[in-house]
Amino acid sequence: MPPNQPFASPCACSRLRRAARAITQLYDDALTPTGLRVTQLSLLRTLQLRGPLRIGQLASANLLDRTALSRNLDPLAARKLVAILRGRDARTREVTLTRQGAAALASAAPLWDSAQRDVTRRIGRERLDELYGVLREIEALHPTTAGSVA
Amino acid sequence: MPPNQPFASPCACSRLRRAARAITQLYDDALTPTGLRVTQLSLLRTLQLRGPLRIGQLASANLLDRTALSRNLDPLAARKLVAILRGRDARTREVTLTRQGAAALASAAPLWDSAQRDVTRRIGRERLDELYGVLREIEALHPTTAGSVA
DNA sequence: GGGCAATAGGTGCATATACTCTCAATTAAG
DNA sequence: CTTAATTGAGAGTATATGCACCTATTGCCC
Repeated sequence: MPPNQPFASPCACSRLRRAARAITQLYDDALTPTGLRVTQLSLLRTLQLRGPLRIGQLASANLLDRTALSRNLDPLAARKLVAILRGRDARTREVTLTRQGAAALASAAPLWDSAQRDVTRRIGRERLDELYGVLREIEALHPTTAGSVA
Repeated sequence: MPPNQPFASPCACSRLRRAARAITQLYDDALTPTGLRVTQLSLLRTLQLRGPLRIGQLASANLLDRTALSRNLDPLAARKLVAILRGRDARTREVTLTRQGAAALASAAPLWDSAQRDVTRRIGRERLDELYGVLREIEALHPTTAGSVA
């Protein structure tokens, strides 16, 4: 059976989701040896660059639902790549990158880089930059983000 | 607390996923009255345009993993918006849009259209068309698709 | 200080997504 | 025709994602 041509959906959302699925596999494949998924890598990286963050902050930094993020941390916490501690304000939890988390990041970095370079090479840096621009505008459509992203 | 600026990740994958999350909410919000999600709408639409398809065909038409698609059909089958029947080849299952499925599509159409027009207006048709072009190339990065999309 | 609104998170539930393993049916080899 | 390889799909498991609802703190106001 000849593989179906992907459906040329006119729906901006379906198109984005589809592309996201496709590229996710490329990155996840590359990251396989580390046992990290690109989603997880992204969270670790946010923590590395921004330092300890509260659940809500880490969520909003990634435009992720708070509760979704919370659960995304589970496998990372189980592997002790992050630690989740109570903040001074007892309502809050501080998420910190552990030493092991930093190590995992370090070993994943070249693999991520390889995937990223692959994509850059195949799509072209300029088109990719244009893409980022449009994606930023699309992120601004997010109900929660609507006011906070100029 | 001032909401965090979304993390300016250099990762093409994270960026795409993030934008996909954002735009999904816009569409899902619009579709709320129908009880359909944009993911589901997309599948119904594929069936409407292409007629009955086997599981694998419907999956590849949407660049979706076969088993993932299979489960995505569950809520649609439960609501009897699609019917899943054995094909002549007893290994296969044919997924068909039911009358109720077509009706659901019809009532969702104006809501989808509203969301789509909103996005088109805010992003601009040209930029959106460019976006689609890049997304097509990104889909071509998909391991499974690699060979089948020129 | 007591009461209440606002805030930070968690839980239950439902869907979305993909991998591995397994089974059944068909087809190709001989 | 029998057997082996191929193909289509389901099941188990794990992660990803978001909503509605609930709990615990904190601040604020009187």
